[in-house]
Amino acid sequence: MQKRATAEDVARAAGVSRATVSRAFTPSAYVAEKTRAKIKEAADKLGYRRNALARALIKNESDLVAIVTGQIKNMYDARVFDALTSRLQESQKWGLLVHANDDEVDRLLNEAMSYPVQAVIVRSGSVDAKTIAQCGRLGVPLILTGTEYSKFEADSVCCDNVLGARMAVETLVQRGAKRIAYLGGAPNLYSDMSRFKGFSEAMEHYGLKPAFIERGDFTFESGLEIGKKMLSGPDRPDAVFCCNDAMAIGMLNAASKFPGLSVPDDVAVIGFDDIPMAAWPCFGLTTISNPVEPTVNAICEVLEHRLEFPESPRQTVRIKPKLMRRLTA
Amino acid sequence: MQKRATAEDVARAAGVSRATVSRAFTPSAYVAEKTRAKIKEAADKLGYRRNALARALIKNESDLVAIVTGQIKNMYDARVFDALTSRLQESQKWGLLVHANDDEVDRLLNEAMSYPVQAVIVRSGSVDAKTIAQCGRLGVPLILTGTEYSKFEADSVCCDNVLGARMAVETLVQRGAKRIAYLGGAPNLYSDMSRFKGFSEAMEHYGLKPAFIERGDFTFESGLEIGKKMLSGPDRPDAVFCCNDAMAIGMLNAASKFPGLSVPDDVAVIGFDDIPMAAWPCFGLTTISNPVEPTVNAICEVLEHRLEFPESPRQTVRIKPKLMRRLTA
DNA sequence: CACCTATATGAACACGATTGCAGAAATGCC
DNA sequence: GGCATTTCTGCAATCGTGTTCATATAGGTG
Repeated sequence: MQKRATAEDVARAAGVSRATVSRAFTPSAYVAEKTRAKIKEAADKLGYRRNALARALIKNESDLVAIVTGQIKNMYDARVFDALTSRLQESQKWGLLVHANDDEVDRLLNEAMSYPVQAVIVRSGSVDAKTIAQCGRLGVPLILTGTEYSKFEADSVCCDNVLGARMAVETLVQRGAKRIAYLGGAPNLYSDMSRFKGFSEAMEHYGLKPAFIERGDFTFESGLEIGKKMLSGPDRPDAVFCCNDAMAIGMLNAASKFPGLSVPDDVAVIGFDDIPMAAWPCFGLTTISNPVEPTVNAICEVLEHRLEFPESPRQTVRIKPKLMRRLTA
Repeated sequence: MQKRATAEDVARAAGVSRATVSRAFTPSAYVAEKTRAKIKEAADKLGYRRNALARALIKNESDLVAIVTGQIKNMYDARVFDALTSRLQESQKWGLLVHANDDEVDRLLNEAMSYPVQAVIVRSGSVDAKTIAQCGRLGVPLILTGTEYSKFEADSVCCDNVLGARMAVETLVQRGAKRIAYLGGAPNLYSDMSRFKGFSEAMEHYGLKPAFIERGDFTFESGLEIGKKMLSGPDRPDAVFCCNDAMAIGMLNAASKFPGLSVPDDVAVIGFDDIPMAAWPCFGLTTISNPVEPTVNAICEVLEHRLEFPESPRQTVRIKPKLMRRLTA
C-alpha cells in the first residue's frame, strides 16, 4: 500500500514549488494557464487528490455535516433519510453518519464532534440539554427534525403533528364516527405525544370521548395485534386513528380477519405519514401526509440560513400535513 | 460563534505544555495521574475535543469509511444500509456517506477520495475500472456488495443469486408448475442478470421453456402492471418467479383482480429478498431470503481482514440464499 | 532604455495535534 | 548521601495544505 501523492510530489514532478501546486487547484489564484495545465497533468499521472483533512484543518471549515439517525425501521424514515442525504450531496456537503439508538445519541454525537462538522442534523432520537450545550460551545449549529424541543437552542423542522391529528379526527367525525380509537406508539416519542395532543384536542372539540387508547411500537405487527383485540369485543370502535401508516395497515389486516366487518362502513381507519404502500390498491389507506419533499427542503433551507447567519434567532418550521383521502375513511 | 478550544488553550488553563495535554488523552502515555486529572478537568471546562482532522493528518489514518449507496427505494436496501452503518459504528468507524445515482458514482467517489478513508464500501451502482484503479493508487481498498465484478481488483460480498434463482424454479417445479414466467428488473443490473442466469439454467435443467420473460423496475407498481397483463391472456403462466419481493407483491395484487384465479393453485408466485412485508399475513409470500445479517457480517469481516492484510488476495464471498416457504408457492 | 504595472512564483508561517528525544524530578538501592 | 533507574514533562519536528509577503518576470508606455 503506497502512500498518497502529496502536493510536494506533484510539485517535484512538474518542476514547480508546492505553493504553485496549491494555486493550480484554486480557481481564483494567479497561475499561468500553461503552468496550471502542466501541474494538472502531473497530478493526474500521480493520482493526486488534495487532502481534505489538511485543507479543512487550515481553512478551519470542513464540508462535513453530521447526520444523526436512529434505526431505520420503516419506509418513511428511509425516504426522509434518502432525500436528505441526496440533497446535502447536491449542496456539496458530505454526510458524516451517526447511527445511534436513543440512549447512545449523546455519547456518539459527542465523539462525532471530534470532526469539525458544519452542522449536526438530528433526525430521530432525543438529545439531551448537555449535548446541545456542547454543540453550542463548539460553535456547531444543531438542527432537529421529526421532533421539536422549543426549550433548547436549536433550529427545528417538523410536521405539524397536532394539526395533522386534528385533521384526522375531523375526517372521521365527518363520516359520522362516534366511537373513535387512538392507536399510538411509544409515549415518550414526540410523534406520539404531539399526535395524541392533536387527537385529544379535536375529540374534546367535538365533545367525544376516545373509545380506546392503545399504544404499539409503530410496526405493522403491533397494529395487527392490537387491532385484533380492539375489534373483537362488542364495544368495538367505529373508527381508528393510527399514529403511522404501518400500524394502520396492520389494523386493516386485523379488520379483514372479521368476516362481515367492512372498512370503512363498520370501522374507518386513518393513518399518518403517507408511505408509498398506503396508496397501493390493496390497501387504499386514507392517511395524513407528512410530506417528505417539503420537510427536506425546509431542513436544507434552515441549514443554509443558519450557516450564513450564525447569530440569527432560532427557527421552528412546521410542515403542513395534508389529507390523502382514499378508501378506508 | 467562538472557536473550538485547542490543546494549546487547555495547556494554558492547566498550566502544562501542549504535549502533556496530548498525552493526557493517550491512554498508554506516561502522565502523572494527578496531572491527567487536572488536564481532563480543564478540558472539560473548555469543552475541548481533540480535532480528528489534525489527528488523522499526523497519524496518517482516519476513522472514516466511505459508504456509497444509490437511491434507497425499498425496504431491502434500507435494511442493509441500516445494519451496515450500525455495524460500522460499533467498530469505531465513521461512515462518510456518498449518495449517488449510477451515473454519478465515479465522479462522487473520486471527490470523496479527498478524504483519506480507510476503505470504500459500494452498496449499489456500478463503478468503472478507472475509478477502481484510482482507489488502488490511493491505497484505498474497495469492497463491492450486492454486485460482483470478478474482473476488478476489489473484494465483493454478494448473495448467490444464481443459486437462489435455481432454488426458486425448483420450488415451482416441485409444485407441478409447467409454464413458468420470469419477472425481472432493469437488465443492466447485476441482480437481474445473475437471477436470470440461475432461472435460465434451472429451466433448461428441467427441460422447460419460459412462459414469459418480462422486466419491470423492481417496484410494486411495475409488478402490478405487468402482472395484470400477464395474467389476463388465455396463455397465462401457472407460476411466476419475481426478481424481488416488491414486484412479487405487485403480482399478487394483480392476481387478486381476477376473480376465480387462486394463488397458489392456479398461479404460484415466488419472490426474492424476504423483506419483512413478505411475511405479513395478508401476503404470505413464498420467497428466497437474501439474508441481511450474514451479508453485513461478511462485509465487516472482509473489511477487517483487508485492513489487517492489505496485500492478501481478493475475496469474493457468496451469501447462501434460503427458501422461505409460505403461502404463495 | 527607463519605468511602471500586472502577473507569476517561491519562501515561510500557520492550522492542531503526535511523538522522539533529552532533560528534570522522583524513587529505589546500597 | 551518591548513584542508577524509573517516571514525568517540555522542546521541537512533523503531517499536507493554504496564504501572505516579497521577489521576479513579462509586457506596455513614453
